[in-house]
Amino acid sequence: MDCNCVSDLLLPPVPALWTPGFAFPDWAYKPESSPGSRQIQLWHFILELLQKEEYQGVIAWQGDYGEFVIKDPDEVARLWGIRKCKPHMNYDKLSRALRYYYNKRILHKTKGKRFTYKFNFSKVVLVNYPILDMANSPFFLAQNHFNGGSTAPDCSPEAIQSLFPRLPDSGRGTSLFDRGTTAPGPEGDKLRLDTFPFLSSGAPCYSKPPSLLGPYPRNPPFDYPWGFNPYLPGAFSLNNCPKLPPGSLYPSQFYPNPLQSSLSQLPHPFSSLLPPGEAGGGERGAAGQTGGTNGTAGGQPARLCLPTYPGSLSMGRTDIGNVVTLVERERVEANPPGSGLSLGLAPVGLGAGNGTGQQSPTERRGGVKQDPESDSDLEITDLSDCSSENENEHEFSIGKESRLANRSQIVLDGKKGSVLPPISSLPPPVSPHPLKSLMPITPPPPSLPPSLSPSMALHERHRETETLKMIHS
DNA sequence: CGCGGAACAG
DNA sequence: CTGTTCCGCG
Repeated sequence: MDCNCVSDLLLPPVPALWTPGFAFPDWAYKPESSPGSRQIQLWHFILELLQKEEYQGVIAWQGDYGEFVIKDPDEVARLWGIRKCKPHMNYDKLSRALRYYYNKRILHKTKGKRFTYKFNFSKVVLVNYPILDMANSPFFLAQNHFNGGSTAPDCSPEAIQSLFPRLPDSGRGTSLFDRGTTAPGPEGDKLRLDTFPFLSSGAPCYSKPPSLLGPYPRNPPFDYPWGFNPYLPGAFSLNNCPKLPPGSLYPSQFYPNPLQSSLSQLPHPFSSLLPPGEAGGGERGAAGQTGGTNGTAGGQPARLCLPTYPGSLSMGRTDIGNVVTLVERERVEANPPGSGLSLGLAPVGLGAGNGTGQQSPTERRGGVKQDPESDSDLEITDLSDCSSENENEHEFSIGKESRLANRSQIVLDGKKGSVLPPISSLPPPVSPHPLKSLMPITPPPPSLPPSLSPSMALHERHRETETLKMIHS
């Protein structure tokens, strides 16, 4: 009462965002742990400000993907103070809180740039929207293998969907999923990342993918934001990428990817996921869009491929959505016995495990301390453990206290077993200009590679389904 | 400015 | 736990 703070509802400054309707998923606040406290966390707050154009003057995306600069520290602090009813908040304090995120690896500081921080999306796995069907996708099935062959993953579309944030622009209203109606089921609520409105960096390119919404069997109508990729704003705009295999997660031009090689070499499933052309050294580029392809050997962009998925590339940017998964556990220590999977990737960001299973990418202030900040911190996120929040929280603590990561793990609907591939680790984007990538929504290449065909077919299938439904009704 | 320890609060 | 508040250090 002393504090006039409007606790959760509208604060003048942050209008729409704070409306009741717009809520971050439960997990985003504090799952079970702190009773009653559903206070928004600082990073959410930051994300939200970032999302609102109104605040572009005080904080905005800038620089690399996921990187933002606090243009007006005092103001941001003030806003935060208001939000938290901490009238004496100031940037020094706020920044302290931000620093704690370093350990949690949610954020890191962009050295050399004042007031500039960067979300550490290394733990964020982005998947193309198509993958929504991942539940049925071979990819996931394959995943299971990795996981030890557990049962079907429950990466339900809805779960995934729920990962999406509300679209900033278009919908202006409420969150994509006002869950509540759609009861996700018992566990459905678990981890959902609904925020990450990244793209706001100027890309008003959100729109709802109309047709795609419906198709997913398990759920109600969802919206999928697209273009929303922390790492690559707009990168997903499907534009191009004729060369990408259906299902690729990342447009090659953006990711010169280190993983690439790893992927292609992956033993099972993954390798097979790569389209023949790709795996062997595809030729991408014909059109030249080389954008930044680094000449990395083999050159293949890396893309984390998902199994082919219907409609993946063929649709317009709007069709694509991305799933963001935040995984806290860096790789589960143990790779599933039979699976080579976890593995292949492992080396990529870290120093190839020295030790049994787990080394911190950051190699905590000890020996080689690699700079966490560097974009090169490609850590691989191993999603192979999609457990729900509690359950095994074996965390790997990297560091002094293992309290680092615990909750931020966001999984797709949780149940163990369900998982995304260790795809992750978003490699550093090649393009320095996120915005650039946004704008050009190049029309799809006239001729689609054969690899797309399948997806098209599937796409068609969807239509068919829809049509049938209509007819039915 | 930025960092991280420490004590403390809710 | 997630900050908040202080503080000394570089």
